[in-house]
Amino acid sequence: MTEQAKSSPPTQEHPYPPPTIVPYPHQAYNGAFPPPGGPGGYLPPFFAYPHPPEGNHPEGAPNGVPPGPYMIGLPPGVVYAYPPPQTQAFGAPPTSQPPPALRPKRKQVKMACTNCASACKRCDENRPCERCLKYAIADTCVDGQRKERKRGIKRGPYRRKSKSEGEGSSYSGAEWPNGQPPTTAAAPPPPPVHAVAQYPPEGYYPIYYPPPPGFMPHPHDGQPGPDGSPPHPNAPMMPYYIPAGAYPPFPYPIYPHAGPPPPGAQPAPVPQQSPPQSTSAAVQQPEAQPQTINPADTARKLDTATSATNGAEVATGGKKRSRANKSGESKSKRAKRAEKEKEEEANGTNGIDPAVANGDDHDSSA
DNA sequence: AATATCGGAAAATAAACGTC
DNA sequence: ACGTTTATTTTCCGATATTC
Repeated sequence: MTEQAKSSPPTQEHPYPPPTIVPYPHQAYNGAFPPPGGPGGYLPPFFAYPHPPEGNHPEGAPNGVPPGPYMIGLPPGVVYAYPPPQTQAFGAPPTSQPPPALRPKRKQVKMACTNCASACKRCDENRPCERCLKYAIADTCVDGQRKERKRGIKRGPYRRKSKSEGEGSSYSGAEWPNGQPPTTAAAPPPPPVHAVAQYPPEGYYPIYYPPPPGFMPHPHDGQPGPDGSPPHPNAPMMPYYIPAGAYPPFPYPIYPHAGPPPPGAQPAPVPQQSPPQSTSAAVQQPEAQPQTINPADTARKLDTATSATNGAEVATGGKKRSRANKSGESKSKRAKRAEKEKEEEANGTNGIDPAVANGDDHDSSA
């Protein structure tokens, strides 16, 4: 199966196939933007939410009526809408399709050599590692040093997992601020985001509008529309495309004057001074980097080849990278700085209390 | 087209916590 | 003491920018 993954096209691949796009069967919706409700009319909130009111039954509505779909608005460059995860979509009837086979866990070496680490590339246990050998930088292939873990950090009481609690349903502490579960003890797991896989044309972002009041049920519910139109079990929500840049950083709600859905749209120009998404080149001014010649740089030449042979077992679907925040301190800079700090610390020259220093190395690009 | 860069998810690690 | 939970740290995939 890994084989399969390997043989499939590496780039632009999405773990989920795009759905058939079908417009609302009921109400002759012509794709106009904004949607029914008009300017100043219906402006939905711009976040994921359950379909009210009957949709609040993660386990499915008691009377057998399937709950409504989840919808999610996609902030530019942040999220893709995915079809429901393998188990089942929030109250949806069990699918006949077998769940996608589990991916093999990515295996990592315990310690990457400094060259690989700085290049963010796969390393191996040997020293010199394969990559360094390949790039003829074996002499600099040494283990890095693992940072000592912070101590003395208090934590809240732990949440024991009950046996019945499946893996999927366990929250990670990261999802709970302060490690506290949301309110009730029997708090339900977060509802799966049941959105539609959608591939926006380059430069556009899909926004999914929930149906305006009186526009229910959603075709996704598999029920006839209010006008008697046939149910459409697979109909996705209607996406609206917002040109990149027609968009302030990330306000709510979305702006009604954003462009119409572009038939075969062209990449949108990104005007505007929106700081977060600025294109790198401008931001990335060299700013007199110490021009040290890093052996790892030499090594990078073959990286693509390397990753082609090595990687591929994990397809983290749909990851989009924006170079936007390169403006701040980049990862490599951070790494360099950290290294320098370490050095200084070793020399006792840094004068910064490590306890303080680590307090927020949280990059924050400042 | 080839190569370089690096964001960010996944994995690994280890400290804090809980139980016996 | 030992097992579990979870925060922190590291690895490295793969998307995107840059260079040739």
